[in-house]
Amino acid sequence: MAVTGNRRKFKREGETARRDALIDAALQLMAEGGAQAATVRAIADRAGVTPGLIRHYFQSKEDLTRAAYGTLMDRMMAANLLVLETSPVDPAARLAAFVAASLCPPVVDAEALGLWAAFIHKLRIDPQIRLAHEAAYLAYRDRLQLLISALPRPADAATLRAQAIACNAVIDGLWLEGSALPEAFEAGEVPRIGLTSVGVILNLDLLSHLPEALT
Amino acid sequence: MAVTGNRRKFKREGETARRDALIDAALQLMAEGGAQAATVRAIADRAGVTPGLIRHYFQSKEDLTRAAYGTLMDRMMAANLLVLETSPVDPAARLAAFVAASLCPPVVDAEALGLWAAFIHKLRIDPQIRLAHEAAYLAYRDRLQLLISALPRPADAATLRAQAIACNAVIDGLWLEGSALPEAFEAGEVPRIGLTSVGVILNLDLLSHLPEALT
DNA sequence: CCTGCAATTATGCAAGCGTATAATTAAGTC
DNA sequence: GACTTAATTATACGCTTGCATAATTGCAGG
Repeated sequence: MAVTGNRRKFKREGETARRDALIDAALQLMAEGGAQAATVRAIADRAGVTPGLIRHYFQSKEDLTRAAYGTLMDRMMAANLLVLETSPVDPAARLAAFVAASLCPPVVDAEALGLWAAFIHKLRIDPQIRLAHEAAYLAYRDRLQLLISALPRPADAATLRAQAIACNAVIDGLWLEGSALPEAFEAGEVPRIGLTSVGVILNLDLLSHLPEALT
Repeated sequence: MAVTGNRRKFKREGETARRDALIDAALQLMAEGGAQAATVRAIADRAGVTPGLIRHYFQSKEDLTRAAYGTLMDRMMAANLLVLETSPVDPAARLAAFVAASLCPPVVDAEALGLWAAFIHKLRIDPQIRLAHEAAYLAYRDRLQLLISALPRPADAATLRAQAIACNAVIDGLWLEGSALPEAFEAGEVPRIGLTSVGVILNLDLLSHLPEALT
């Protein structure tokens, strides 16, 4: 009867549950304090396990980081799809809902921006992360282009592409600035300007489809 | 006659020269490998001095980081002013030159994006850095608004502000995407779409003022 | 020439990092 | 209930980090 009772009690979880918990913890920490805050010990602590377990489920910390980025992209994609599911059938209204959703919380959010920025410099270095980023970006742009092409008006492929890129840029830029400097804008100003700009680019009135939440 | 000849030779430099060299080194390293790459030892090494000297000129590493961010902002501001100095007098052409310059190298550049991203998460934490960022952002937007208001057409204050925000967003978004994924765009496509979009937002033709460098 | 001072280097330390490996223990199987 | 196996913890190692402090040395003024 050795008095080694100070050894930590634990419960066995499934592999996917533990992996998800670790990825979640890593993303939380990165969002809060940047990449440097997501240390092996901090991640394990937040996930409620001991550091060694990370190496049991991931080959290295870098491996965990990659997995976390993939999960982040998947979530953003899923959020986009969700908005479209619950949106109306009128093409212009659908587009307006999509744009507005991209320019309001929780998408526009300082933590989300911090999380995104924490991965940016890895893009140039890690090919896998770069591929994931490119795929996510193009997926978003393609979705936007699809919504645009559904509008009741003629459009050739070249201008369609250019318009999708332009609309995407406005949305990205507003997302960036709205997330980084929320107090530099009035309430509802960011989505309103976004809808107006996209509308002007597409020669179309989107403000009338503005969700009722914005005065 | 101790054989301590392996002690490093050095030259005394002025305070400003050494501070600049250290800041330069820090910015280079952050651009290349993110904030984590800019360690005290790496910075000193690149600046051609020993680590201890950093603490002689800066109270802490964080102090150096703050100074580096300030320098970065100053440089970007100076680059913007330079473009305007050598640009024509016609308001539309001036605006076009300004927009195009913001959407071509060396402004659009993966390293610049990495450097910028490295500071982003510090915005939420460090009030000084946050103030510097806000000042730089508003300075850029104000400059843009000034260029817009110089156009020969009527404009009230509210729409002027909204248009400046929108144009700024397009530029920021294109800068972001063009820097992160250069190969996702054709040659000259980013500045071309930028000029087109800003033109549409302002109801004005900017493409005709396109610098001759772009076909 | 030399003398003093500050700029610079050299050295060391405590803390935190990622990782490797061994010891434990929860939980399914017969 | 003994046995096995994989999940989990515990411990330790080597390395790097930022920082403090002491030892040097280039350089200017007498």
